Amino acid sequence: MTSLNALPTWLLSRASHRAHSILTEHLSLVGARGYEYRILEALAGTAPLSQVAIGSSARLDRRDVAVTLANLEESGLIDRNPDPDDARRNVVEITEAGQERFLQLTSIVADVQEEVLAPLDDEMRATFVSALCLLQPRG
Amino acid sequence: MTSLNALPTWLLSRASHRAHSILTEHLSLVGARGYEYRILEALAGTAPLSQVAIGSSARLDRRDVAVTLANLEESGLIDRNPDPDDARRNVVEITEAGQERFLQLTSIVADVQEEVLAPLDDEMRATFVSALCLLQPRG
DNA sequence: CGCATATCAGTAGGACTGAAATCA
DNA sequence: CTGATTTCAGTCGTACTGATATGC
Repeated sequence: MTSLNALPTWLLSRASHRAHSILTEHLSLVGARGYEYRILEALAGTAPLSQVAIGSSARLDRRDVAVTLANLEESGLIDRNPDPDDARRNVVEITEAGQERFLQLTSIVADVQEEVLAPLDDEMRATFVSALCLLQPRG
Repeated sequence: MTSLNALPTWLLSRASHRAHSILTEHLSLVGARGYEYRILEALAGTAPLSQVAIGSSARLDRRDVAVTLANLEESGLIDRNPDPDDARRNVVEITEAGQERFLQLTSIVADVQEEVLAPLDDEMRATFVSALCLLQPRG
């Protein structure tokens, strides 16, 4: 037992790491990764987006968007075509297979939420999530 | 606004990243890094430790302990000598300069706690920290 | 020209794995 | 031989920086 355990930033880092481990473990069972889920989530149920718009929605760096989209395209989960109105952009669209993949991952992610928060009762979960919202970056 | 913001694991990851950014920013102002603080914290105010013991106390991988200690030794913040009772081990000890460095970093880390938790009032901080304790890995 | 978009290559820090040498 | 300790080299995820080519 060290005084590290008295540091909120340390406890926060550890709790986040535990949650991330649980999440990536479950996602890896179906060969998915976090970036992929976030991009599919950004594309599902909306009009096609440019890569910059995807990055904004999924909070991903545009370079990471480009790399991840290449993988998703190869897997047939998204379609990517030049924007006829602006040749600099790509128009990115989720495919039917991508929609199914997104539903699968959504179910997994929901289960993970439950597993991560299992140690907390309902009241504590509510307060905890409220606190997290107050601790988000950029306001 | 995406539904990512409804996921506790996502909010947790973002909050942790914000805290980590604030911490590393402040530490980097004096040329320090997280691993160094954690190792100095493990060594301050205790008897000399082996590297395995440091890793256990600071929750660091043995290999990362070895690399970080090499840097700390070069900076004169720790002393490292073979254990006369067990030639496999090193006996690691914090130096006078290391103690001063630790006090400096401790002050910085304390300020960071305040900055990170600034959006929460006292009651919410208490509940938040309690929740984090329940969400730590391995029980 | 300035600005936006997409892509390539690389870096940083934290956590981790394999393999090896040393020695109890 | 088994097991513990230290060390080297490298991987993985997330997030980020620099530089470049292209087109508005």
